Amino acid sequence: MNIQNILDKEVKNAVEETYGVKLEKLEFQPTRKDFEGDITLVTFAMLKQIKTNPVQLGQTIGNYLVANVEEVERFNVVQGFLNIVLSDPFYLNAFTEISSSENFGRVKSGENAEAIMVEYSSPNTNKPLHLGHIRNNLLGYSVAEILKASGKEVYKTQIINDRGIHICKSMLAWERFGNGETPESTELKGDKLVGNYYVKFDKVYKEQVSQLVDEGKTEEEAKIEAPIIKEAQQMLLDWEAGKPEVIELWNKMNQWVYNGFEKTYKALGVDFDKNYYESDTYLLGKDVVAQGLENGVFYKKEDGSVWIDLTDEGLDEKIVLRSDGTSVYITQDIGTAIQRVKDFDINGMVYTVGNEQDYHFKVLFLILKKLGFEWANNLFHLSYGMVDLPSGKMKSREGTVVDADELMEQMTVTARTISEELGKLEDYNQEEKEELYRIIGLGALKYYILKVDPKKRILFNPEESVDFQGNTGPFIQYTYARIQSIIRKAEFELDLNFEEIKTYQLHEKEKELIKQVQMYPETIQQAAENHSPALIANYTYDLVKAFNSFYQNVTILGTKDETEKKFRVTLSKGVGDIIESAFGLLGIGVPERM
RNA sequence: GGCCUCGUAGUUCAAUGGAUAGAAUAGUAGUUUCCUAAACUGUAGAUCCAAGUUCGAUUCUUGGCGAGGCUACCA
Repeated sequence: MNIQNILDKEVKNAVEETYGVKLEKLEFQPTRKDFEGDITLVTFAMLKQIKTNPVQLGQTIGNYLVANVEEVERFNVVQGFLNIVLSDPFYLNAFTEISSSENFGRVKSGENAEAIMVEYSSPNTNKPLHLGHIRNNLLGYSVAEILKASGKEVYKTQIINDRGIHICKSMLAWERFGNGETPESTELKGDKLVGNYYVKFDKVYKEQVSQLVDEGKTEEEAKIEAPIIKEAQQMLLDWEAGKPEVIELWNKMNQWVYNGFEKTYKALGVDFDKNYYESDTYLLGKDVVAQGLENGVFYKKEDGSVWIDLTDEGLDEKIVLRSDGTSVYITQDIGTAIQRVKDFDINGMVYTVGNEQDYHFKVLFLILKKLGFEWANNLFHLSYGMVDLPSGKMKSREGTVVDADELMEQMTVTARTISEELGKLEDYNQEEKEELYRIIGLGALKYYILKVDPKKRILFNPEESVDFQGNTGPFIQYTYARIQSIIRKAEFELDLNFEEIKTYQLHEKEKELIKQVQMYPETIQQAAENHSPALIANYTYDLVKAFNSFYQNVTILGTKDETEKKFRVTLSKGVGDIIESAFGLLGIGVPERM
């Protein structure tokens, strides 16, 4: 039973004994820094049921707690706030338990744990990954890890958009202008090579359009009549018909792209339990629509197209099958969702997709509910804001995208520059140094992106790049490295037990630290509920701030008192462990030195 | 037009109905005979506007203003 539960119970007892009133729910919060106290009871809300003034009420409850709860040392009342001071032994005991527990804060998924699938990344195979994908990947990966840590069973997946007109454009341009180039012959990553031909297609297409306009066509006519677009459309038809040469080319170029993606994913540190391919799933969902048509969930229009009417829910009518009987985007999403539940026996899904598709997912979830799937109530669209540049939106055709690989490389270079200036690692060999620069550079980038609430759009300025000082990844990594340095120097067993420290007098900074440490488990649960890595990032920052203040104000290894030394080193280690664990949830590594 | 997000220090982010709105950065003033100064300690600076609900509103409601997105038989 934790302290808040004890207080909750005792406050209710106090009120019932004194005023004869039964309270339902109490509101506790951490005491603000400017007041003395550890935990605060907000008493305003009780005044509706109890006829007295807030100060009187606070005094009464406070006195009762001091008399009846061992852990409560003293209290003070400010307006409607009862600030409760907890005793040192309470904190010492709590910390002893924490320091001896394995994987503190994380909950193991039990047998009846909820199983969730998290979808993220989901790229097109006609161009390389960019900054927008980085946000998507980091969010998806981190939310998956957080859900795991909160006690759920989690599967990570992506759906690869490997078919469609966009792929044909790259294929056609390569066939036409490629001269047999390959990733090997050009020493380009496969996704970059294919992306180049996508750009090439667009260039030629634009030339053809403007030529047709010169010849007197309207812009719209020209866009439809340009020979190269017609060829691309023909290629798509050939692909759907299974024409061998087209399929072969498609396989070859997609494989190039996958090899390229794999490198990017590896560098970024994300992974997947299973990949779904649109070429396998794009026909799924039609049977479901047929069934739904019988059940009256959908209806057919005169031209044969199938629709669902969502106007009662405040949405529009939405098409689910074309008049020629082929599926649309949402049809395959319906099918894929059902397929996944079959494949993995999951009871929920998280879709990491940009907020431009808010409407799509609203509709998708509603349709699945109407079709009567129980798990449809447990679907979540992890919707995030776009990453914009100072010049506006990133556009691959205009060459304003920030390439994922290049960005990661840049971050590593910046980390190297800073590290070399500081010159603390002369005894590291080249390989160790490079590994460290990568950890720091990526740490800066990942933290920069994840600390922001997913819903908000991010303005990314490549000129100013990402900070390495202040509220940043490297700041937290640096603190971790400091702690490791202390532990290396301590050279004794950190097997703390309560008996040897129970009369220890806590320094104010130590108490602050323990309070912060105690909040970790709850932070994980909150982050999981809200699907928000930002909560983990901000928590970690607060923890680290508290540690640095402690570190600067209190001597750890320099103290003569052995108990004191042991306690402080153990406390430092506890903080270090949480940093490592929390950063693990964000997909960020921590260095032994830096 | 309709619908959905978002408007907080110069800038980048916090605060999910609670106390005097927190940080970082940029500015400014300091701290290395001492455990890693990528740190620490001061200082100055902000809730888009207007009504409403509430003991209490950055947070909830309504109406403006501003930014972005969606509104395809594309995905």
